[in-house]
Amino acid sequence: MRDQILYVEDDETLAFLTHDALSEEGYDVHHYITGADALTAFKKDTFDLCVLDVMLPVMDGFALAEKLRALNTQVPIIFVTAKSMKEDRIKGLTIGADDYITKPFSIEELILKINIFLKRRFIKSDLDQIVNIGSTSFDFKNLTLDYKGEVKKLTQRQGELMQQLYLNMNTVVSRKDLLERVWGKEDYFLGRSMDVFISKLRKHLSPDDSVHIENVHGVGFRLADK
Amino acid sequence: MRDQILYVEDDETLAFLTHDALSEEGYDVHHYITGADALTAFKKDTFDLCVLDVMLPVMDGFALAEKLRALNTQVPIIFVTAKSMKEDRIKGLTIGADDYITKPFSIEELILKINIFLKRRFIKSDLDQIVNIGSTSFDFKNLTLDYKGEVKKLTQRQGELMQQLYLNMNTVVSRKDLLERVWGKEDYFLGRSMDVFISKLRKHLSPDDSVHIENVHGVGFRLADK
DNA sequence: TTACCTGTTAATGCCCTGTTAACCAAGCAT
DNA sequence: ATGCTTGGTTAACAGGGCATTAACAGGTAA
Repeated sequence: MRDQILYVEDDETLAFLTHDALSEEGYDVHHYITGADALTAFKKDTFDLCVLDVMLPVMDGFALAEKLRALNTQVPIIFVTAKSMKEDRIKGLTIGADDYITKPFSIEELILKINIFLKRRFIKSDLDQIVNIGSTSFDFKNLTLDYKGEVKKLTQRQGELMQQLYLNMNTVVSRKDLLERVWGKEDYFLGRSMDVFISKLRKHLSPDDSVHIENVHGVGFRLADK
Repeated sequence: MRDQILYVEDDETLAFLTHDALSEEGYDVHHYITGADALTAFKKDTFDLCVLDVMLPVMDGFALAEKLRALNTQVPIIFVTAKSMKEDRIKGLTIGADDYITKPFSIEELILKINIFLKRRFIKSDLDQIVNIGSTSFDFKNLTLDYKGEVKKLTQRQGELMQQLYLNMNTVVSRKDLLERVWGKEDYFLGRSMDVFISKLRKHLSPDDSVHIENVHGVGFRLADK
């Protein structure tokens, strides 16, 4: 399986050259002109690394990166920027980007940077991601919920569903979005299946009355704390 | 234990400022003026990350990095360079440096870069040591397990698998990762083979009920103690 | 009321896992 | 060579976990 790279660049000439060179190098490059298109693709598929131009019309690279980070805190992001002012660089890094490269850049250099991150990718899996939901802590990597020392094990699916709800804490997520993100597609039976999972998660969370999963009739669910 | 940073810089004013800021940030900074001194220190102690100025008298940063890499292939190296020519940057990266920062840089930016690498580092220090897993001690140089004086000999593969589990103590490691790290590749039969090895390790660990290997269905295994 | 939508429990069956044992290849001694 | 030992792989089977599906009860909005 070749590494999947999300590449966002509005300069078509540059994009063509880069796309070509990276494909040559053995990557599957998915190029998008706008941040919106890239975001849609990112929600649908999974990528190993993102290369984002900062100067984009409508949604710039920074704004896009923030949205990508909200969906996935792990994927490495490399910014391409024409500006060399340090403010920009710092802004990029604090959002959670992992590196940047300034235009004009050599393809060779970009490839080196990409390789660095893909090579170290496995290391990242060591970061245990533990977050708080109400008074319960949720360890996504280990698939556990811990409420006052009482640890419950989640299954893979339960964990994924929980993560999607967590990523949209206190906001409604539509059934459609949940199904697409967790199951990859949508149909009647999967919808019923999801209801079963929601039921199981509620049961797991029930000891902690500072958090609950609400239903919004005809729309979807919301994980809410107080 | 604070992170140990090897910092090589011949400009004493800059070095003072940087040293100060990094100490403030919570790192133990070991500053050396020359590459030779730094190399001597590197051979003696262990560091979590290196920050090397490229322009040094006698042995420059690149030459130093090559020597450091020869001693340790893991430690992240960040170059500080006044040159902005791409040749330099590329040269640094190919030697095995992980990033670079160009002078003049903001301390803030350097700290961000350092944090990125330290956060994702793989703690594989003390590889030739005896470690404790529950009440059992595991010597992964001699491939032995010792529970209350009762010594068991492990085979090479058993030892490697155990080591991978140990390095991820109390966290789930996916079947895929285990296979790639221990067997180098992944297929159905190797997967079954691994199950056989897990079974053997469990048997070896069975006298010690303070430690056990858990399965996480459809995901992988976790070596857990209590 | 009617027509959905949701919550929950229980049954089904697939596929993942645990374990034992047979198999095979390599090294070594006889 | 022959047989023995050691250690990894493959086969086979038993058991269990878990997603799905079904079924039904209850809820919600026209």
